[in-house]
Amino acid sequence: MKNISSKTISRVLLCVRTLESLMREGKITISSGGLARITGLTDVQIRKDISNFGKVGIPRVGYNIRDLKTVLEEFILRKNVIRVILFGAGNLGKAILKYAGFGKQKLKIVAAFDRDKKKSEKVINGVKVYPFEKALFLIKKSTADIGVIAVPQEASQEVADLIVAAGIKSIVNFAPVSLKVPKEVHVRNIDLTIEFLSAYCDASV
Amino acid sequence: MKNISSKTISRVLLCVRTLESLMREGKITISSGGLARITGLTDVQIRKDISNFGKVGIPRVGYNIRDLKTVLEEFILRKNVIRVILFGAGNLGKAILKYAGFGKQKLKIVAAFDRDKKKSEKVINGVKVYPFEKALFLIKKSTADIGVIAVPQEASQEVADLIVAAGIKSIVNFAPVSLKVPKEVHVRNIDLTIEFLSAYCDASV
DNA sequence: GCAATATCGTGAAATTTGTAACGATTATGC
DNA sequence: GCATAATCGTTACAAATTTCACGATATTGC
Repeated sequence: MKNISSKTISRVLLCVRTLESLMREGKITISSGGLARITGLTDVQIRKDISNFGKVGIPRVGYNIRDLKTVLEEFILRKNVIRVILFGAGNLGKAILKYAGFGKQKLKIVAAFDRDKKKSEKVINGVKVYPFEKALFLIKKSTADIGVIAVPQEASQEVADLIVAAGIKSIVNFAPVSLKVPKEVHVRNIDLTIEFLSAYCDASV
Repeated sequence: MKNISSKTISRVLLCVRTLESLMREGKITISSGGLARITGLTDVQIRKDISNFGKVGIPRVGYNIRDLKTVLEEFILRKNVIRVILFGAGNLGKAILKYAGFGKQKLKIVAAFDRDKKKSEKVINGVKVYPFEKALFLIKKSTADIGVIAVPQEASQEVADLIVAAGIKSIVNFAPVSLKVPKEVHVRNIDLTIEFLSAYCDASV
């Protein structure tokens, strides 16, 4: 199989989300142009992205929504369930725990950790929050796919080291810090300040 | 001035964040290579990004941290304070309101709105939460730069319409929905599900 | 003061990403 | 059944982005 670029992956995931929504509306088929209008992508881009995964479309008709969703998900997400470990049960951590999309879908938060004893030992939205000290032991057993860092920045590198030590290869980092990790570990940074400022700058160009 | 690309803007903002951190450490100068090692970017990329804004560096020395930060901020963020309006004071909204980076820095949340009467009329982290009905009136007066959507997806389009009606040109949208807005309005989408899945997919390629 | 060296700034080459054009294919209407 | 129209998949092209290579310049050590 070809190398799928990170940009293609984001676009395809956006299409999958849109396909799910169309299914809920009871639609059966959709054209690349229709998907383009909803998502804001272009029709050519959508067809090209999809062509990475085979020939699923029917000329003059478009794509069968259910089939397309299946094909895209099978190629991109090779697991049925992606297991997430969360560090930090403060405001952001809670927001992630309660986020509507999770649970129902592909992502499953298998455990959360917090240094604050008052926050740990609770259960939030069906997920148990453990004290920080138990983290390494528990996550080694749990074989998680993604580690999420939602702790204050002072603690972020320490948590990253712990995630790396547990053998997890994928990190989502909300702390405004450039983490040091081995190069085989992939970090996706979401710094809200940068996101907000980017949004403002992009608009004013 | 040249057109600064969205990618350049993100990288420059990352550099600004790093420069602030270096200033706190008491450092005076930094080379492009040094910044590269911290941020994960390449040295050439950093020099090229900076070259958009003039010649600030000193050969054999590097950049004066304070000067570089000033230059980058002046060119990218032309306002001293960027005013943010927040919709939704649920978990995510609260996380944004209490996020450490805000307030101290360039971003100022000037008002928040929530449909739930129990949440509105409170003050969170110095920001008053108003009932939803007052939104259009208040935000037209307030001349905000960015509108943030942190409401459930059912309400997201309605909120987007309201932000557009208030004349705000820049939206950050956390709802997993493709918003319909006029083309002069810029939307930055942060769908946590897509971000998490992307992180997983990127790592497994 | 001069050679050696680190670092910047930048034009050119290489790579990646996106766009346009168009033949191939399938449903529709007559 | 055949012309028409809509849509896919793909190849060739264009634009954007990144990387490379190297001249210019400032500091350091002798």
